Amino acid sequence: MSAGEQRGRKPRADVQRNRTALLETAQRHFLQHGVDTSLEAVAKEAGVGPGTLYRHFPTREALLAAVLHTRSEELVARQAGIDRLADPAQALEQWLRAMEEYFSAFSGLPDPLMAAARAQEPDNPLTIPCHTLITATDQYVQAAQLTGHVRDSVRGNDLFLAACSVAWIKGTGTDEESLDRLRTLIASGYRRQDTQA
Amino acid sequence: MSAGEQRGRKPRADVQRNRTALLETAQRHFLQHGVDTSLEAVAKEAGVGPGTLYRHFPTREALLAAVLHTRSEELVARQAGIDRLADPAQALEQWLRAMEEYFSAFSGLPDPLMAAARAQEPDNPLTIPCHTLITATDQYVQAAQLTGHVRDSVRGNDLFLAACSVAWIKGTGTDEESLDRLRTLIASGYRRQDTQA
DNA sequence: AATGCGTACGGAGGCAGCATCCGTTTTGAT
DNA sequence: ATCAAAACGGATGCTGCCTCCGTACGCATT
Repeated sequence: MSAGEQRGRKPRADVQRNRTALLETAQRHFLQHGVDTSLEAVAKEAGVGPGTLYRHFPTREALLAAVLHTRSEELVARQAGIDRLADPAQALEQWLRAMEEYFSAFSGLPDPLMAAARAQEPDNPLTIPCHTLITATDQYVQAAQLTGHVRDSVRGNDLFLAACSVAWIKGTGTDEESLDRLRTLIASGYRRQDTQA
Repeated sequence: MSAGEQRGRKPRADVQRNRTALLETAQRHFLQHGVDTSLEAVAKEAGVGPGTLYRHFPTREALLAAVLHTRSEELVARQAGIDRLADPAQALEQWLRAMEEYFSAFSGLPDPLMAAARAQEPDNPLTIPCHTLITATDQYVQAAQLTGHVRDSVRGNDLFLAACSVAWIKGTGTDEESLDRLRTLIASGYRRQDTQA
């Protein structure tokens, strides 16, 4: 429509078809078996050969990033709701929760995510989303610091790491109660003198 | 000496020899390549066949637990020094640091460790050490609570998880500065109203 | 020294997953 | 209907896991 971008030839139909089939199947497998699931199995169930899978997504990270793209949109949607909150402290809290759920979408996801977060070269397709999230977190932190609810020493990156940690622990199968206690501990860490214990 | 335990035959010499050779080689490989290192490579470098390795250590966890046994002794040694500290808060802090270093001895170690910690059946050889550590942590926590330095809501298990998290993050290659900021965040979380920010 | 027995060895082999390469098929354009 | 580009997909080679079993070793006995 806006930017007519069809130079030369019209793209083949099977390309898009295979791509979406792969993405759907991959998401199912990631959900059921974690990020280390067999890519061969994904290809087979999607009804394509291994070669096709690797042509579309050269690495496991590329496939993961593509699948995660869908989830990112949900996160952005939640972000809109969070931004409407009046209390910045509450906004930060909900944002951390949203990130945590995003991180623990698939078991084993935090590992490649952290690998991408520390990477310098942008060859890892997960790197950009990570930096976006850190920046976003920092915004919420700064807003909450202005109202005095959060210690000044806290940075967005710190809470990004914390959320990632909790997601990782969640992925190891820890019970929900221990998890919630850990969240509380972290909250006590970034909130300004909250004597709730 | 004390309990003369040599029923029937004297144990063969090569058994002990191979065992120690395997342990030494395994520790080197774990250090260099993390817990997911190739066991075949370990066996080859130790000068034994794969069969011998698996007879001595039926699973990767068993080998890991055996290698970790050496490190456990270092931890116990540090514990003696920590117990001599007058300030329980300081003791707790140092204990957490010691645990964290123990957990991050090999890259990737926190994962099997957490898997063992949540396991019910004691068929996992890492399970017992884990429960020991949680109990020990709880002791330090309670001592520090008596002097009022630590929030009453905190449990040993919470800080065990926290230490494990930090160790995991360390293993992902995060820089030392971010790591230290995270430690501070957690410390602010368990300490009683420490307004250091 | 020589023999015998039980234990431990170790490598061959079957399996699964990764990643690639290339002959073949599909698809859109003419 | 024909063509050429583009995409397909499976055969292939590789690495690592783990097991099984014929063989060799080491300790005890004579």
